[in-house]
Parts: sequence; structure tokens; C-alpha cells
Amino acid sequence: MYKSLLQAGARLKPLQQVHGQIITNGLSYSRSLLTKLITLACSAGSIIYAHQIFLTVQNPDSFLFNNLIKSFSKCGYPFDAIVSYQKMRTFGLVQSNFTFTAVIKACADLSALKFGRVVHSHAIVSGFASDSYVQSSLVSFYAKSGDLVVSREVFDTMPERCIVAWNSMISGYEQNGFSKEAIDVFLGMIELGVQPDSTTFVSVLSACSHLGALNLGTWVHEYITGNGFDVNVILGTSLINMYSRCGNVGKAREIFNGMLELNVVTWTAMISGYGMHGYGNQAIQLFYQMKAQGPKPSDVTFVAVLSACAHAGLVDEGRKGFDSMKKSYGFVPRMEHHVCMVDLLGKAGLFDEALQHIQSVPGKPAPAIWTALLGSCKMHKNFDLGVKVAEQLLGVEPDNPAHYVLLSNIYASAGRMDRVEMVREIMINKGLKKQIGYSSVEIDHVTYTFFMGDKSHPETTAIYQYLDELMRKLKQAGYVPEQEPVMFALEEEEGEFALRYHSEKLAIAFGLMNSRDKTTVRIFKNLRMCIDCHSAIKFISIVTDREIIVRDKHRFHHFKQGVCSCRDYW
DNA sequence: CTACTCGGCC
Repeated sequence: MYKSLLQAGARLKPLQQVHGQIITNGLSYSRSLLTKLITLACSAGSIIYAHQIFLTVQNPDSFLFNNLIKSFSKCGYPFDAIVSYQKMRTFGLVQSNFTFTAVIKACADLSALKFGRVVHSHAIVSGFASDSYVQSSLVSFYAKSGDLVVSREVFDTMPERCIVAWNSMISGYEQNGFSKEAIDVFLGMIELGVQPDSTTFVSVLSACSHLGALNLGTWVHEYITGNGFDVNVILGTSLINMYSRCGNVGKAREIFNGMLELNVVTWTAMISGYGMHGYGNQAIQLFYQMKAQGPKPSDVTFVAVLSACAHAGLVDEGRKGFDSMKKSYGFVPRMEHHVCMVDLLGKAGLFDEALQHIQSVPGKPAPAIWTALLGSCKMHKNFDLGVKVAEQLLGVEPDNPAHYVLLSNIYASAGRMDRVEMVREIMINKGLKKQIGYSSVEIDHVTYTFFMGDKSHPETTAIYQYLDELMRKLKQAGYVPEQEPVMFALEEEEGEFALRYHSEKLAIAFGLMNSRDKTTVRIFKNLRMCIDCHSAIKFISIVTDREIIVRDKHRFHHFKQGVCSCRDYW
């Protein structure tokens, strides 16, 4: 009978047949047979069947419980894993490192910080908290639950760290938005001579994308190829993302062209890369190529396509794409698709059609949809609609500072300074703060960040001198600061002298000072660029004869010889 | 019987 089980292997149907034989032969009491059956059922991926068999076993032992908990947590049933763990404890069974790794992973998947802490204490009591597997899972658990301090503590106390522990720490930082810390851990591991693997690279490249750290990302790419690592489809897609999000979409396409295997995510990443750079035609062209010879587009592919159309003002293509996603591909449009459509129509000034689109959305439109329309109102200075939309938005999300800031902008554009003041007071009363704007620039693998009017940098005097001199040249070239009233309450930074010392201007000055002539300067800004900076940078690209690439909250702007790739359509 | 499974979107 045991042989029959082995022959059946990890296949559900044959296992069920052997199970039937076990029952008819009256062998259901045999724990060894049922244990084997359960482990095989787990490997076959049928956790439900495995659980059914488990329930028929009298006095299940630790081994069986460990298997069940592991299978539950592996197959996406973390809650059942925890319930089984509790049951195991009430049975008074001995727990092991196997038990803890499995149940801690379940806690990680649920971000169940409280219960995970309890499990951690159980592990300490039973002496398994010093097991390297358990420690690695704890690093991952605390990181996924958002407690990076304890995650790091566990990591630091590990006597020896295997690659999984390093990866857990790096991806933990990265997924919580601590890209810089993720990179520091990575650099630390390289310094110690620890060999990274492809999981490490994916996390590190993602961190580079977020920071806009092109030099470091390129170094990682060279490390990958230089050390003979296989660039699989996931790693290749990470590289495409890194290059396009760091401003080098041409290099992203080179990677794309060189890849042996392309899946739907890869295609989507490349289309999205073109989109965020404003290269709508390339995005559309690639999309057609995908339809002809690539995998079936997913609904995310359509987000990328529609967003590319919106950025480039390709209204007809966008409408066509939206229709075909419904009719030819059978996707039900999600909030993201509606956001793209409203953005597309609104930016093109087609407000009636945008409103019609919103009305066609089943149920209550998500705030993001109204935000998209509001952005267009601001772009086209459509005050009446803008005020209506903003007020609507405040009804839905009364505590989101970004809405108040946008509303205040609209009032300011309309010259209603009394209302601007009113909005300001509401914000103060509610204790709402605007997001602080900052810009960063990478020089020799180090990222420097500047805030508006920042004077914290050691070279501050030189930077401000350089900037003043630069502004003088700009004015000679015909630059006129755009001192519209809207500037004074803009979403990013306060007006007044700030206009001259907006974070992006400081970052650009620092970038120009610290790079060779004719080279491209790349800047990252966390919020949207303002109109004045956009205009100033066009002039900077002329008087310094440099190409300047700025990534703002939504897209890339390539400034060259006084022209921006967005064609002022943003 | 173990831990990390990572990439696409405003």
C-alpha cells in the first residue's frame, strides 16, 4: 500500500484512488500511511483534501501538524495555519523550528504583528529563536508587519546570515519605502563578500527605481552580467523598470530587445516606460506589436496604454483602447482605467465627455477619478467646474490635505483670495499639513536631496551663488518668472522667495555644478513640478547647453534646447 | 518537511 502511494506521487486523482483502497482494506488507522498520503496531497497542492484526511487521524503528531501548518501557510491560507498552530499547542505537542518558520510566515502574510510577537516569545521559550531559519522568517515577518526596528534587531543579532536573511532585510526595507536603507544593506553585504542572488537584485533594482539612482542601478546591472548571472524574465523586467524609471527609456528598450523570454508583465513594463516619458506613439506601436506577436494583454497592460495616451494627448487611440479592452478582451474597467480615461479627456479639454464618462462608472466614483478631473481643471483653468469637483471631493475625503491644496489653487487662479484664505484656515483647524516637496540628484552613486530654500548642504553658499548667476543668464535669455496668483498656494511649496529656490532648481544647480559639460542632468521630484520651474528649466537647457531630465510625481520631462518633451501638455 | 519568491498601473 505504501508503494502504491509512492507510485501515485503528488497527483491528486491517483492519490484519491489509493486513499479509497486504504479505506476498503481497513487500514485507515495506519498513521504512517495517512501521513504519507497527507504530505503527498500537500505537494499536489490540494490543501483542502490534505486537511480532510488530517481530520480523520487520531492523535496527530508534531510532524503531521508541521506539515499541515506549512501547507496552509504556503497555499495562501495563513489563518488556517494559525488555527492549526493553536490546536497543536492545546494538544501539548512539541514545536520545532519547522513549526515556527511555517507559522511565522503565516503571521507575516497577515501582517499579524500581535500574534507574531506571541509566536516569537514561544520560540524564545522553546529555544528555537536562535535557529537561523526561524530568525530569517522573523526578519521577514517583522518587516512585512511594518516593524522595521525589530526586524533589523533580529537581523543584527543573527550569528550567521544566509542569503535568505539578507534578502528578507533588503526587501523588507524596500517594500516599506526605505529604499536608501535597502541599498545600504545591499552595499554592506557586497562589502562582506556575500554573494547576492536574483531575488536580491530585484529588490535592489526596485530601490534604485524609487530613488532614481541610475548610476547605482547601472552598477547593479554590470554586476549581474559581469558575474555571469542569468537574466531571467523577472530580473529583465526589473532592469527595464529601473532604466525607464531612472530616465533612460532607450536603455530599457535595449534590455527588452535582448531578452529571450518576454511575458505580459515585461511588455506592460516597456509600454508603461514609454508612456511615462510621454512617448505615446512608441507605446501604441509596441502595444500593436504585442497584440500581433506577444502574449495576451492583461488589464494592467490597458492601464499602461491608456495612461500613455493620456500623457501624449492621443485621444482617439485612448478611446479605441478603452472600447477594445471591454469588447475584444472582456475586461471590466477598474478604477485605474477610469482615472486614465478622465485624465485623457480632461487634459484634452473635453470636459463634457469626461463628465459623461464619470457618470457611466457604475456605483460611486472613487476619489481618484475626481482628482484626475480636478487636475485637468487646473491645467485648463476651468474654475467653475474645478470648484464643484473639489467640493465634491472634500465631501468624500474630508481629511486629505491634497484636495484642499488643489481647491485653494483653483480659487487662487480665479482670483478668489478670500476663499484661498478660508481653505487655509480649515486646513490649520483640522491640523492638515501639505506634503513637503523635495528634489534629488545623484552624483557618483550618492543621492543628494534638497528641500525648498534648503540651506543644510555644506556647499550651500556656492549653490546659491551659482543659482543666482544662472537666473541672471536666464533673464537675459528672455525668461520671465511666472508670478501668477496660483503660485502662492501651490500644492508643493510656498511662494514668495521660494519660487527662486524651489527644490528642483537647487537640485539642478547642484547637478550642473558637479557634472561634466554636455552630460545629462537627472532630477527627481516627489510632487508635480510647477509652471515656473518648467519654464525656467527650458531656459536652463538653452543657456547651459545641457539636457535635463526631470521625473515628477506623474511623468518625465526631457528638456533640450528650450523644448520639453511633454510639449507643455501636463 | 523548513526561511527569501521578487517584476507591470495615477
